[in-house]
Amino acid sequence: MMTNFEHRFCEARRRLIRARFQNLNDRQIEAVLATEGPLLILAGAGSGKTTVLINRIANLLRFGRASDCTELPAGADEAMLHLLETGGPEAEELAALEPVAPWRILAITFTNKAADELKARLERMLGESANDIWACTFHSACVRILRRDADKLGYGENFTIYDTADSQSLIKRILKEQELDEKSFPPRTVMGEISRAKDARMDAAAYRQQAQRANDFRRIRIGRVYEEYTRRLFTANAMDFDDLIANTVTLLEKEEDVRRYWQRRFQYVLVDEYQDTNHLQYLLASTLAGGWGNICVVGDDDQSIYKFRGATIENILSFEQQYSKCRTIRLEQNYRSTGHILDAANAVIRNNLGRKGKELWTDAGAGDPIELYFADDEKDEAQYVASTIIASFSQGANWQDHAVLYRMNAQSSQLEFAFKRAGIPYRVIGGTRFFDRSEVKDLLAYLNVIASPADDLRLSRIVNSPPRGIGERSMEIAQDLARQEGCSLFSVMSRADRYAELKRPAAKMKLFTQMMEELRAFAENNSPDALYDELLEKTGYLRMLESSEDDKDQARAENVKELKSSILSFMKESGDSTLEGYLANVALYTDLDNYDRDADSVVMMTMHSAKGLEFPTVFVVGMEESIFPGLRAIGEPEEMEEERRLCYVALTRAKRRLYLVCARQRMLFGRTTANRASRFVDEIPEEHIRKNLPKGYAYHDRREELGFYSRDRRDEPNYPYRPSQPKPRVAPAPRPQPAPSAMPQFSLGDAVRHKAFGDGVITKMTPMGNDFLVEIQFEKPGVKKLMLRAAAQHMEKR
DNA sequence: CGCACCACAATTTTT
DNA sequence: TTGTGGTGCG
Repeated sequence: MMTNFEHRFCEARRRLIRARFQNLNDRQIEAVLATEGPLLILAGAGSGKTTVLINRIANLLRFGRASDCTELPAGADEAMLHLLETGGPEAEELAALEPVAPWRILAITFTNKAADELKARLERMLGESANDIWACTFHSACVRILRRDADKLGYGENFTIYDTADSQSLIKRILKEQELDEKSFPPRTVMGEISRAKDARMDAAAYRQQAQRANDFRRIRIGRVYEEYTRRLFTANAMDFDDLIANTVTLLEKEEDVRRYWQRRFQYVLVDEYQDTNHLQYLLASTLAGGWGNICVVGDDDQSIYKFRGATIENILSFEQQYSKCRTIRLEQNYRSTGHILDAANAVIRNNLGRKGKELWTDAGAGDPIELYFADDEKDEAQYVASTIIASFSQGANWQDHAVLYRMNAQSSQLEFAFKRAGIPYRVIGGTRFFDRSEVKDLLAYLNVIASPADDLRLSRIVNSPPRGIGERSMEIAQDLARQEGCSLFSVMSRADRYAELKRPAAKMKLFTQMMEELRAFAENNSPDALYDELLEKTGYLRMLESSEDDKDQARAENVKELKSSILSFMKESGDSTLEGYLANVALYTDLDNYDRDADSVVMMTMHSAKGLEFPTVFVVGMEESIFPGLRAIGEPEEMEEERRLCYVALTRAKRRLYLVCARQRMLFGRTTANRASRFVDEIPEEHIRKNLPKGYAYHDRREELGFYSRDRRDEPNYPYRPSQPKPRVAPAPRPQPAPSAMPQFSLGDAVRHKAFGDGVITKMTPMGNDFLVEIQFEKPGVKKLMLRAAAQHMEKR
């Protein structure tokens, strides 16, 4: 039982601490002050969650656990209480209860960018001491942990990290060796399967056993690939991205003293974007927090858009069950967008079933309604976006206030043309990334092999680029020999003349290994940037590109030079001038980290990449069925929910103006298709939308006449997609009316009998000129595409 | 072994 | 439309 004195003391202390966070709202303060035990913060888009994280850390560093416990400091007396209550300058000292050392805090994010931003904001708020806080990504935290103790798992100290492309080429090679067809075993799928197995803590042997028990032919094959993959990685002293986390978890499980060490160290663990974690990451976070039990996760189930890469929304949905004493705080006040935008986003996401439930609100006023534009095609769409941006710019906005979001990278090209024509400065984020370009990968592979010659995979990548006359066949033989002897490919090649099988390529191989040895020796005494110059010189790589006629090769040469500045800037920023240091860093680095918001240009990116960002004006283009939501999601309720969350993310990026654009027909992958407007547009109540029509475009006549809407299948009894509120706000979409007078009476879904093809059903109607392209699913010959006007002559309704 | 040409397919992405 | 991978020829 608390004494009166204790009670007053705690109250005064809490009041004082609260006052330090005046600029936050009540919910946010609550989250900042709740330092002890498990805490789930459900932070809606734009609700200031990073601010909460920063302030929470500030609270810990300043006041320790004082705001969330009833312990009194030693020697607490009336005099102290008086000081606290009057709030003198010493009061702050008295309010603190064992301030937390910065290095006892672990804040985990997903991207380097988020981690850097966190670090920067912490430093701004807390000064120098912020540098000792572990604010890093899951992967970099694991690397730091593994660098100390990876030897306990049998890895060498300087293990290398394979990125996705490395893993993929290894998988491909193994598939080929095991004579598995890439058509029936697509590398991506196999990788995904292996990744999921790792996520489920299943090693290759366990996976294969399970497959064998189930007598699953396919999984047995994949299990064999998994086994070989694991073996190869291990002998190359390499880990892939999943291994970084899986091995850390294994290390913590197996080695009690290692676990104790880290558990004791990390008094407070915070995880950002918790909705994007997978099972492994959950295990890691909960293990690390297992000592003190102070785990705080922040996330938004409505913004979970990475299921396809293994994130389980379950983690956030079941956090409260995992931690029974958990407290949950919802942050629903939005500081980013105006009312119409938020209401639209709320209305869309309400149609999802699997969610915790949250409604964003703002006191910023309704703002402008959302603009909806129906474009003729993707050119018109791009033109509309460009001219709207020009108009906005001429009214004083900056280019960088505008972002264009799309579902697929392939959608950016028309926009780029339009922007170039209009003279709008722009940047495209994403697409093929710098570090994924083949020339960059080649040179990094050289550096990796110099650092660790046992890296067979990267060795075979570079052995013949530039061409050295060492072909695939020779490398296969060498690889076999290496496997027989249990040594590295490099060592076989360096002794090639001793093998009868390698007689022909032996000289070339030796020449190559000698060159690599020389580079290795050079690396001993020189910095990475000097080594890089030497590398370009000795291999002739740059010369090969520069002497090429092809423009693309010239661009590649630029990238090769660009890589050097990456090396230099790493050395400058980290103060580390070892090759190993650079390689470890670069493996976990992407260009997104380069995105600087200061450059004044319009930004284009996918909706996925936009997560976490905000812009005064946002355009979401391609709002059409089978583009967004994508074709693959239609008819798949779970996928559809993910698409809807993506839509929610896209809409909530906008601060003041939001434009949705759909095109009546569009060319994609060299094919023209017409799709009805996205269902997500329908899900936005009409009062939030202003419709914009192209010149001379009679909205309701032509939209129906052209079959812009197909039948709304949501009313069908067996349709899997069920909105939680059955309320199509837009009038139920009409069936396409067989247009002008002469057009025969057929519409979508009709059962027909064709003289030549027999019975069928019309599955798609695409307006084309004053005719329709129809797709008919026939019973016998399958799907046929016909022009309706002509086909109608031979066809009748059944 | 290296290069040129043709067929084919094609979300989303971080580490 | 673009990029990639396989095949065939010199």
